[in-house]
Amino acid sequence: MSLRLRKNKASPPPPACPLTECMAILGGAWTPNVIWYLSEGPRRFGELRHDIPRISAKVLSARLKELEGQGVIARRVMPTSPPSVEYTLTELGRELIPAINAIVEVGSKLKKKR
Amino acid sequence: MSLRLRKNKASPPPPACPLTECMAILGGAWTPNVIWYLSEGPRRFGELRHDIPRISAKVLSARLKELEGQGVIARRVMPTSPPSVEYTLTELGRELIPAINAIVEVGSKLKKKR
DNA sequence: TATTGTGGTATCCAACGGGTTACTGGAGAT
DNA sequence: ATCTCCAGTAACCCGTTGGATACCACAATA
Repeated sequence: MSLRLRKNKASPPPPACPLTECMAILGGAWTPNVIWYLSEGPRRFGELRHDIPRISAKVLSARLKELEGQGVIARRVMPTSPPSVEYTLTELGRELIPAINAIVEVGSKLKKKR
Repeated sequence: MSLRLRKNKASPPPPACPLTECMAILGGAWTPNVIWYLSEGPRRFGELRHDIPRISAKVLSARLKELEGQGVIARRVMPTSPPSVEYTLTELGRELIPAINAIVEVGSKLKKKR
């Protein structure tokens, strides 16, 4: 009697995973937080810094540029003095919200059971 | 006329963000991929390596240990020779699937529009 | 006149994380 | 007798990332 395992031809790998693409967007540090805080409306650079106290200006700046480049957020300079800059989720960016919410929901569940 | 911007007391920051907790689970490299491939049924170490060709044994091993520690997956050694190990999503882990799916869906949308 | 607030940039640095390679042990297959 | 397969582990290397700090111009305010 062979104890060796079947070569498992019956379970082919699932279809290729599109997750890598998406995680390239959400992967950077603080990225989900930024999107989360923008999900309730436009927000300025300084406000975001205040929302996410432990983020550094450098990283926030980097994240915002990346997200802008990906079309997820829009940057608008206001003609004030000193100039202030407002960031908004684009329509594209707003499509991320359900995903973020799903993550949040699971997160709280996991937290409860721990 | 003051050009200075209001101190924006009208827009308090949104409630604290639970995302950090969740991203601690999904954050590691390849983690979403592992969960994704386990979402269709139990899978062995070598099969996962094959599913995710560019993952190294070291990282796969690390991810599986972490996820097991978080109660997201279960590890079962089969009494075969050579011994084979089967990984399964726990009930808790299965709760992650909607979130993963949401991410995948958004990912393909973003991909299309690029 | 000095200070504050704004939205950043430049520079340096330490740490973490992932990649690579080599290795294991024991039973089956050849 | 030797080779293969499985599921890892150990040791080392290296690049990226993020953190900390300092700094900028400019207008308004005190």
